[in-house]
Amino acid sequence: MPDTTSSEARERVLAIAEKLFAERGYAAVTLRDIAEALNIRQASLYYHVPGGKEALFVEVVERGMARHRHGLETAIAAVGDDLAAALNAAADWLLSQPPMDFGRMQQSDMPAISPAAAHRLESVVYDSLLLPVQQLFERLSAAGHIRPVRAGVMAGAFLAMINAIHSIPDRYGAPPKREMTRELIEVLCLGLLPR
Amino acid sequence: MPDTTSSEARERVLAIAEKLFAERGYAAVTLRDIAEALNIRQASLYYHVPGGKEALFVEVVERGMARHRHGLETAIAAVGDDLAAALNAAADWLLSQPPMDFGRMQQSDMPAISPAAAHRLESVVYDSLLLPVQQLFERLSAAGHIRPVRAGVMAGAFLAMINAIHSIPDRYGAPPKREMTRELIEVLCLGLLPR
DNA sequence: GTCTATACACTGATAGAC
DNA sequence: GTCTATCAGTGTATAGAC
Repeated sequence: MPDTTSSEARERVLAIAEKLFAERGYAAVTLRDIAEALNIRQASLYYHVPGGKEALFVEVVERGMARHRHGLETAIAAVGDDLAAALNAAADWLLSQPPMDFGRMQQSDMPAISPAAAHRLESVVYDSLLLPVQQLFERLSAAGHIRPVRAGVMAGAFLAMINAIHSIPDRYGAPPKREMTRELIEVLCLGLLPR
Repeated sequence: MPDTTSSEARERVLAIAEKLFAERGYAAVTLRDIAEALNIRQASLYYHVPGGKEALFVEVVERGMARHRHGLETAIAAVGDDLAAALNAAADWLLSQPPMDFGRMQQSDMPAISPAAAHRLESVVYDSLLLPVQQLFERLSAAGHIRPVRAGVMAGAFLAMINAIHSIPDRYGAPPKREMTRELIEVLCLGLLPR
């Protein structure tokens, strides 16, 4: 089998790398961190990912974004023209995945990788995360179900809010994150009612 | 004068360091980056900041947070019990400052510094950024001007939204950020009206 | 597939000249 | 106040044994 074959061990590498990169960002995660989490040596990573750290980062972000795009689109499409239901479905999907902080990615991670890779990832992130939510707002706005608003701004704000909640460290006694998102989405939907 | 005297040159160091740390985060900024922006050599930084990189980071975050606390509290106190006015004043203040991404700080920067420093900064960030906004929601909620909501959640969501807008790269033709915040705040306030 | 060993660049930090 | 010089530690990456 060629290098890029998806073996069992390779999947573990990608999964751990995605988790660590998502949590701490590109610069703050070293290949030794990833290897340590896998209980192997740093050099061994190059068997699975010959391209090195940057290629690994690009691959896991692209994988994660493809997953998010599919997850968000199906979650939103599963419900009808009900904004609250769609946003809650989207939030539930996002909470089920490793937190992808696209704000930090644009501010911190992209400048740390090669411009070519950054440019590719930027559009992938936009298409996968922002677009599905933005199109939801556009659709409901055009149908008159919500007031006319800048759909891109609303989508970005929604994703930032959900990500903020997702990033809260789980503390004993803290309210469940799904309850927090429900409450926020309720406020948003009431604020977007026509008239 | 002792080492900690605030000389002219020292202020420049702190200002540049705050800007770079705020933009890219602790791990992604090197002392050589800061020195280069000041047109001096990396070793020269140690004259102004004998404590090194971590001490520099702690100091600029504490300075920035003290500024934010004062700025947010006065901005909010300047207007009365009008939620929209208070949030717009808070947003205008935040937009006038270098973006302080407290989500990234907690996720990425804090794990990269010593636990002792991280612990100190955590409470400073909470007291300076979240608390002033949270207390605004609590006050208006208790007065019956808005529906009862989790004030901490609303405050975190508000700050995350504003930060997301603040972090958008300035592109030609893009709508002004203040207009975006106005629109978002309007949605929030309508969604929080009693009944 | 994973290891050891190692090359090489970068980073934070110190010492001392000017 | 800033410089040069230098060091130890760390990070990515490669070569080759097993």
